[in-house]
Amino acid sequence: MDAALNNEKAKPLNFIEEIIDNDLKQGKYQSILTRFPPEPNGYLHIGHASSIWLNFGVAKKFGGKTNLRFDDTNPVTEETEYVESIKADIKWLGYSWANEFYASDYFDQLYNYAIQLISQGDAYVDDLTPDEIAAQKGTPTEPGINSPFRSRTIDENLQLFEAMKAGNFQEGSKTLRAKIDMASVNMLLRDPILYRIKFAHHHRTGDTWCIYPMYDFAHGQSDSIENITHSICTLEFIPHRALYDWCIQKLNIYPSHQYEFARLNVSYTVMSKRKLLQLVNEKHVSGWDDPRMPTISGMRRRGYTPQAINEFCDRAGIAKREKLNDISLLEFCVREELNKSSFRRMVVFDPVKVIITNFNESELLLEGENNPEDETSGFRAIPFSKELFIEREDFMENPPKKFFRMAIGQSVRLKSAFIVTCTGLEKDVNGNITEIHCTYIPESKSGSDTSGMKVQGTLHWVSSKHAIKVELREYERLFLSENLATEEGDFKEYINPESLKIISTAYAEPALENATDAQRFQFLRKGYFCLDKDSQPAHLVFNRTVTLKESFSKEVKK
RNA sequence: UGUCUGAUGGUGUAACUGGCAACACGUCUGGUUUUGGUCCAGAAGAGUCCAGGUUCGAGCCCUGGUCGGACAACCA
Repeated sequence: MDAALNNEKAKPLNFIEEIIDNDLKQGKYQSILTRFPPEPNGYLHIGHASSIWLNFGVAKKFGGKTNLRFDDTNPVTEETEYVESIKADIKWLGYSWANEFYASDYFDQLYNYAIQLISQGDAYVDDLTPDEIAAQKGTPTEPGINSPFRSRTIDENLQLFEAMKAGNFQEGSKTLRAKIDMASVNMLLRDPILYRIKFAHHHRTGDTWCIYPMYDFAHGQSDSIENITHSICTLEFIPHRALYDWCIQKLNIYPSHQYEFARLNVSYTVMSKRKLLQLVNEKHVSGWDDPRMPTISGMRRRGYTPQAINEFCDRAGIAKREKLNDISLLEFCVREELNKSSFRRMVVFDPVKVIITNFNESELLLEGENNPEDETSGFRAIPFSKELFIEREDFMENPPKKFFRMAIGQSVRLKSAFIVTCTGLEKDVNGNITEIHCTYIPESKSGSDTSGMKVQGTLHWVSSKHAIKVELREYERLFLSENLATEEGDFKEYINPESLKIISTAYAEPALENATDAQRFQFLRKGYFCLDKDSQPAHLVFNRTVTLKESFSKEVKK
């Protein structure tokens, strides 16, 4: 951590940090306050992690604070379940907020702001229907036209707005609109709707209100009420900034400022909450926390660590241009961490029997280091016996040139055990290999090898009678297209049909029996795995977080 | 025919604010290795969207284009 901080000092500031740095140096602020403003209508994903990393990270870096504020102005899509998951995810990522607020905390204040605007002649109640408003809005190249209700008197507007609040009108029959400019080149300034009628139960305010403020009438004011200094959001809000500033200026309240950065995208996946919800609802995945999902909860279940995710956000960086981050950077970040921290274990995915013909003891207990990258990690016992399993793909009858694995007449090292020489094999009537015969070199025992032999390959293995059966779930990318944004048609057409491969019975060394879900493992030569929540004491299930880097398969493809 | 916004190796970020384009991922070589992992050493790969201009000097400034994205939800 300290090293990371030192690195950060040397690192150039991103453009947001530069703005803040300047504001602080010029004395514009004594300290800064940011906010992370999720809408509780879905689960957080890796894109949110980037925003969290930025908002919380930048505040911490400059000695400021960050509020968590739920943007809950639309009761029909928002739920408490989402509030809870969002809070859990932020905490899990390692951040803590100075205050927990809700836009709905400010409904009274916002209502008063609306009254103020009406009183100033800056807002009016409109009777137009949604269709009519849309029709009069104009287009980006054509100006809109004024509503016939635009010139109502202040008193009439005040009365009508109060009646709206009292529930005297039907949903959709009236709105409160800002009186700005129907000819503005910025569509958002063409008398935007400030309040609409919704007879919906709100997750926090219940049925107290039947009118709810729109985003544009809630966000900037909420920032202002909290004295947020730097309100950081994504690029699509750039046109909203004019309205954000207009509200603050007309209301003459604390001037928070909005800054925009490009949202994070990752190749081979989707990031929109709408699409993720669709994947969940249509059962393309098992839920929001399906390990293939780019959600924080999905990644957590898959075995990603908060450190790896934050590291990824840090390396991906922040800019104003739209971008597509390579998923291989994310994978690099997990491997980097897991390589240093995870215990090594041996698991045979697709077994073939190996008989050590010259081993006649019942068993031998060997020692294997838990993690060669960490000297303090200790050792675990590994039983060795006459009958072993190795990976079927680690043996070839007619091996090609650079096959450093088992083949007749060839010697290989069994990891943490002995060097063995393959002497022959047996097949069934169909020609399938049923048994491989080897002799072992007793003097070649790991750690005390006096054999003087040199071998090219080392294999993982497991003693058949000691092995425990486990279920493995191997995940591939959820989509076949690198960039879904540029694809034609329904994004679901690009779902990878083989994104989940289940190996219902794999054979693991007994040390894995007491695995806990807090642990991460490297299954030797296979990848990083973690215990899944579907595990039962007698039926352990492991999720593959990511494979190891593999250069041999590339070699084969040549 | 609009407004806003952006454009630097395959990808993502830099470039001390005008001084011969750097870092990371990825790719490829070679070495070490009881994981074809890690680690170590090295290489290839952009001349900065285009055309002009200012300047001794431009990725950074100016002008004009080109291309991409956003903008017409009672969503956020």
